[in-house]
Amino acid sequence: MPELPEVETSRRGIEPYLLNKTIKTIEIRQHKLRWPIPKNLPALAEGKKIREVCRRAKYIYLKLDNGNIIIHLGMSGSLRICTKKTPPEKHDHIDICVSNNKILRLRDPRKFGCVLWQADDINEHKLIKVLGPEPLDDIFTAEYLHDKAHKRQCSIKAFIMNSHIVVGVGNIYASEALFRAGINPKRKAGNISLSRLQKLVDAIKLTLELAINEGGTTLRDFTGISGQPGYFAQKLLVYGRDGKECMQCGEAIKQFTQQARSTYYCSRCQR
DNA sequence: ACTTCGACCTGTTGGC
DNA sequence: TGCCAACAGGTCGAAG
Repeated sequence: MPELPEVETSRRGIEPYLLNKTIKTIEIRQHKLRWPIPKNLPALAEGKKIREVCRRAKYIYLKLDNGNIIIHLGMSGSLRICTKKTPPEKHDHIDICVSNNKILRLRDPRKFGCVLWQADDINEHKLIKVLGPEPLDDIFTAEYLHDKAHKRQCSIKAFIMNSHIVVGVGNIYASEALFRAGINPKRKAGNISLSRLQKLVDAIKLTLELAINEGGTTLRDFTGISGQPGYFAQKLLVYGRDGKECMQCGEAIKQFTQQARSTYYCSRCQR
């Protein structure tokens, strides 16, 4: 479900309710997510104060004095802030209850998400330390991408969706950014000039920033923490628009399958 | 070192 | 209306 803008929307939504609050209890109803929720998570985190609510890639983490609670939403995960009055539903797997009687509740029907613990420095976690740069960070540049893409045979779409290269670019925004940059998603990553990669870097940053400002993209079920949809879906240029007119040239948008994911593009505008 | 592909799950959608 | 296949916003880890 969520790409970087949706995760950032969730993070901003929960932050005001959690910052500087103390974790009172953690209720785990379903341990079996992508990785099991650690049995000792309540023992580690109860009584501790939430110092920061952060995001790295598509991970949200709550920074405590003794470590971090790491949350990933997978494909279908979502976070809500609620109270005891709202009974948990079928796929509400964990409640983190804090000192203002609010509850951070994770729902994840497909269970591709996870809730993990990392003591001390978050960057030492094995899932975090292998990640590439944040796309909105200044160190994510055309020169960086050009260097990494050298002699790479994979498609440019697979390349920008690879979290070792750059994080946060999922299936929607990969298609969107490649359209904005005028690059054919099938093109080999190692076969693109520095100046065209500059356009791509600019397009990735712009696309993600615009989507964050719209509260993310709601295609079917993404909502912010109080249930409101994201409005970026109305501004998608190619994703989900196969057969419809390209907004730039009028040609029909095409759809095909790449790495088992749907790609959308304009064969006239993207070379 | 790089690339591809299966696996993990449930819910929704579209065709017959 | 019902059934079933195909598909959905992620990404690790094994295999080639």
